[in-house]
Amino acid sequence: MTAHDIRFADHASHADGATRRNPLIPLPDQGSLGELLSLLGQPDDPAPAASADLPLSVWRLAQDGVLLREGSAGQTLYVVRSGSLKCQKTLEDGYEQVLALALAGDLLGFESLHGARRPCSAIALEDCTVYALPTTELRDLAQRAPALDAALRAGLSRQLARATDTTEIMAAVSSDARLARFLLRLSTRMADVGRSPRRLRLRLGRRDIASLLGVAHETVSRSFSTLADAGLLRVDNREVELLDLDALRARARITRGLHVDALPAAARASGPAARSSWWSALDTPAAA
Amino acid sequence: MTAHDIRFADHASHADGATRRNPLIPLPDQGSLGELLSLLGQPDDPAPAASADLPLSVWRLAQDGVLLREGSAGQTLYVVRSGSLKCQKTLEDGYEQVLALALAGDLLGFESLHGARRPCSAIALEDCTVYALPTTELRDLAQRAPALDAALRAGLSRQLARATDTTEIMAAVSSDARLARFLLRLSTRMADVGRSPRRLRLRLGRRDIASLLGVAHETVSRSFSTLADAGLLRVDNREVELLDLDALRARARITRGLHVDALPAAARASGPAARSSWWSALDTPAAA
DNA sequence: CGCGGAGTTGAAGCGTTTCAAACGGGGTGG
DNA sequence: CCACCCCGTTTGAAACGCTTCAACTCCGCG
Repeated sequence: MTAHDIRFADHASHADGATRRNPLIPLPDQGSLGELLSLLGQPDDPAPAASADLPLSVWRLAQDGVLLREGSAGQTLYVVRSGSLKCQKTLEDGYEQVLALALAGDLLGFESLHGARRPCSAIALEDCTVYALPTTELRDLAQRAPALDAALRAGLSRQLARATDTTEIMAAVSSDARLARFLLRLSTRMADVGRSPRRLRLRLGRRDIASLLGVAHETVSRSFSTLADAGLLRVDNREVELLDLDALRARARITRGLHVDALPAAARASGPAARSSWWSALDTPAAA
Repeated sequence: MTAHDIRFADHASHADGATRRNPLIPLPDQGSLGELLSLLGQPDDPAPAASADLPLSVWRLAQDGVLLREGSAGQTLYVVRSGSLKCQKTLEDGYEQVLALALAGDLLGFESLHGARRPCSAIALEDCTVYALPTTELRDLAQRAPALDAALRAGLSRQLARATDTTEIMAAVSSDARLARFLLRLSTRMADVGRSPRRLRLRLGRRDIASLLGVAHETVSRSFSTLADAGLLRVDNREVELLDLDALRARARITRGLHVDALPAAARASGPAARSSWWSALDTPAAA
C-alpha cells in the first residue's frame, strides 16, 4: 500500500528460514480419502469407497515455504490439510498484494490447471500439510471416487464465493471497520476449522494485514490500539483476544459516523434472502 | 461507499424498467456447442461432436433483469453469450458492493451449485443472452461433450483468477490510479470480446463504478475530470474514449506521488515470472 | 411543466498517508 | 554471554486527499 512497503520478488527474503530444512517433503501413508472429504466439508460419506489404493499424496511444507509460485506453470491442485498460507500477487508497480488467507480445507492452485500460469503465490505462514492432486491424476481420481469429485466441486464453489472477502473488507471506509471485519471473518473461519474463535494467533505481520485491508501498516497498528482501547479486544503483538464480538460486529458495520443506526431495522434483519417476490422466479428459468 | 449511497434490496428500484416486457425469455434453436466452446475460449474444437441433440438452452435477459438473485437457491450455471451484467452483494450494513463485471464468456452462478445460496446478484446492464446449464443436466452434458467439460473447467479457472481484479484495483491509493486501472482492465476485456479497446461505453453508473473502485461517487466524477484534463481520455457521460493508453498505464502504476519512477527498472520489466531459482521446484512437488 | 435521478463541481472537515523516531525481540557475531 | 543489528511494531506530527454536505445542471419521464 505505501511506497516503502514495496518488496520486490527478487528480494532474497526467503533465503533465511528455509535453506536449512527441506521446505517440502512427502509424508507417506498420511492421507486418507475420508479425511480429505471431511476437510472439504463433505458430510461424512457413508461409503468411503476403496480409499486404500487411491494415490493420495500428502506433503509437508515448512514455514515460509512457497507452495504456489506466481508465474509458474504448476499443474497441481492442493488442498490444505493443516496450517495456514497467504496468497499474494505482485502488482505491476511492484507492490505485493495479499489476496487471501488459506486455512485447512481450502483449495489452492485450481486457477492454473487449464494451462494458464499461476496468478498468485501461496506461502506457508506456519508449518503446513497439504494434499497434492496433480492434474494427471485428477481425472482418474474423480472417476474412481465420485464423492471426491463432488467434494472438490463443492470446495471450488466455496473458494469462488470466498474470493470476494477481501473486497468486502475493503468496502468499509474506516480502517477500524476494516480491521474488525477482518478479525471477525478470521474468527468464524477459525471456528470452522475447530480452533478458538476468540483467541487468535495472527500468523500475518502488520504489513500483510495492511495489504489485506488496503491501508498503510501504521494504520493497522493504530486501529489495533483503537479497538483495544475501546475494550473490544486485547492485543499482544500477533496474539489477539476478541473480547466483545457484538461490539466488534457493530464496528464492522459502521461506514462512517453512525449512519447505520438510522437504518430501518427490518432491512438489516431480514436481508435480501428473505424477500418474497415474483422476481425470484428469474433465478430458476429452467423451472419456468 | 458513502452513507447516502445505501440502497436497500427491498427498495423497489427494479419495478420500473422490466415489468412491461418479460425480462427473461427463451430463445429456441439459438445456441450451439461450437459457439459455447468458443465463448469459453476453447481453441476451435476440431470435432464438434453431436451438438445437435445437446440440450443447450439460450435465454434472453432484458436490461435491469436479475439473472442471479442473492440468497436464492438457484441451481443453474450461466455462460454469458452477449451483453454485460454486474455482480453485486448487499453487505451487512446495507451497502451494495459491486464485485465484478460479467462480459461474454463469463461463467455465472457456479458458487451455489453445491447447495449453497447465491452469494451475489447478477443484474443485466443491457439486453443480454446467456446459456443456461442446470445442474441436473450438467453431468450428462459433460459426459456427452467432454470438450464442454474441459471448457467449463477452464472457464472456471479464469473466473477464479479474475476474482482478484477488484482487489487489485482497490490496492491503489489514489482514486485516479484506481479509475485508470479499472478502465484499462475493461479495455483489454472489451478487446478480448472483440470490441474496441479505446471507445468504451460504460454501462455502469458513477455510483456502481465508485463501488468497484472503493471510493465515493463524487470522487469518481472528479477522477474522470482529472484524467480528461490531463488528456488521457475523453469523457462524455458514460461514453469514454481512451486517448493515451501508455500514460494511462503509468497512472495506474502510481501509488502516490511518483515513487515508482525510482524503482529499479529490472524489477518492473522481468517480473516475478522471469525469475530463475531453485525455488521453482517447489511448485511441482510431484515431479520431484 | 415539474419532478427525480444522474452527474458535476465547490468547500470544509477529517481520517489516512507519509515521514520520523523510538521501542522491543530475535538473531548473529564478537 | 553480551553487544549489536535488523526488523517488526508502535506512536507522533504534519500534509495531503478523500469524504461529506451542498448546490447546480442536464436529462428523461410522468
